[in-house]
Amino acid sequence: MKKIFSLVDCNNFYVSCERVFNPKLRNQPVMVLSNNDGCVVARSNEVKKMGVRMGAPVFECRALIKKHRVEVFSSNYTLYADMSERVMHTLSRLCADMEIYSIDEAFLLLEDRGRERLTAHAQKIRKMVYQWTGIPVSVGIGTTKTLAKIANKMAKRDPANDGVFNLVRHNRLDAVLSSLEVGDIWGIGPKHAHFLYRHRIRTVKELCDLPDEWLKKQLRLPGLRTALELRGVVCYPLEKNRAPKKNTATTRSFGQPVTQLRELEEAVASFATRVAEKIRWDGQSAGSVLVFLGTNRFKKEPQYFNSHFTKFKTPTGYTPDIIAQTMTGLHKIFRAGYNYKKAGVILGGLVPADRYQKDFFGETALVEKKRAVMEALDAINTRFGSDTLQYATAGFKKNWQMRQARRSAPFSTSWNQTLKVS
DNA sequence: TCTGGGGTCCTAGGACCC
DNA sequence: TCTGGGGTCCTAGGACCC
Repeated sequence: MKKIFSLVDCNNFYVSCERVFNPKLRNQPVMVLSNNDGCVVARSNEVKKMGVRMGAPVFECRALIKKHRVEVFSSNYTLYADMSERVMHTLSRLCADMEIYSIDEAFLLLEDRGRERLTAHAQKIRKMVYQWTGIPVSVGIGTTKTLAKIANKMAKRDPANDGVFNLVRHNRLDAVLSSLEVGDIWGIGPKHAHFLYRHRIRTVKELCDLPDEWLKKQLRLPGLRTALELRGVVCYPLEKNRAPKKNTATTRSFGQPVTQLRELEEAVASFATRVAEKIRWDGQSAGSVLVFLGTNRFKKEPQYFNSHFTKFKTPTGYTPDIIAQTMTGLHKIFRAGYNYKKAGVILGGLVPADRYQKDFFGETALVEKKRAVMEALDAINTRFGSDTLQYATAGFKKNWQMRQARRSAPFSTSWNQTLKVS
């Protein structure tokens, strides 16, 4: 039996998460901000209607926020990750062939039992997810991932669609593709959209009908694949088991500009600590580390950006080793006299922690010892809260820390903050 | 005053080798 | 005047995604 792609996408995900635990927010305009309370990263439908762009800087929307009494939240990733897990778990119960695509999206492979039954099945999925998690989702159905993505957009576009849109054997597929602009679909970003407009190619239908050679030459392989998928040729199969990550990063903008090396050391050491925790959590060790810093590119002041890359002799997940390398790198790239706004640590060359190459000098015993130390550290920080034990380099004052003025409580993940019902 | 963070893939070009 | 050719590996940069 033919397999059909569906894309389940949570509606305004971060906003919906906030609403689950604060029902007063329903039907109210709500927005969620990026780290550092800098940009708008999630908007309720009410806020979208006001014309607030995704990624808009908050200071540009101050007037609108005040005028419409928009409820504004700092992002609460612990909450969103937990809610995501619940949604994904629900979906996994409803369909075995599933690919978690992002924090708020999953592709499901459905059996083609006819157009009507597919639509009905999607409605069932939608209702179940809402019932079990409180998160509203939309479902798009198509013969490829790209078409399922488009269908999902259509599902959200018109409330009359009731959250589901099915492009399989749709009798006006061409009309749908003609109604969408090239820049609106998966795989065509701003650069390619602009290029296509310059060549008088405006709609998705026009893109779909371009010759393969032209597509390959102008938009390279990814562009050609997008067009093929629009014609129903599967180029992106379902990937049930996602490949392990190749890089993991912890990077931040600072709440206020940082000028002192000492403060940068603290910040970067704490990023290194965090990113090391992440890879250990994923069961990986790092082969290399990159540390970078930079000034505020929006300001008219002296600009500086630099990075430093080093390889480890043996892949490691040992925090002190990782901190030591980032400190060495930081000292090499630091220049006095700049207002630093951003820094980060990126671990690369990730390999499974249990399968590293033994080197010639019999360091295996040492590697094992380091691993045991990290296990104990992680256990304590998991049990008693992160940073119960932390490295002194990471500092305790943290003037550089990001702003998060409007963060909601971690309702679902912390017992002492669980919502009280009386 | 105030502008996020974390990823992937593809390609061109250089280094190096035979 | 003529000044190989092809393979592999690595990296940087650009494009895309949420």
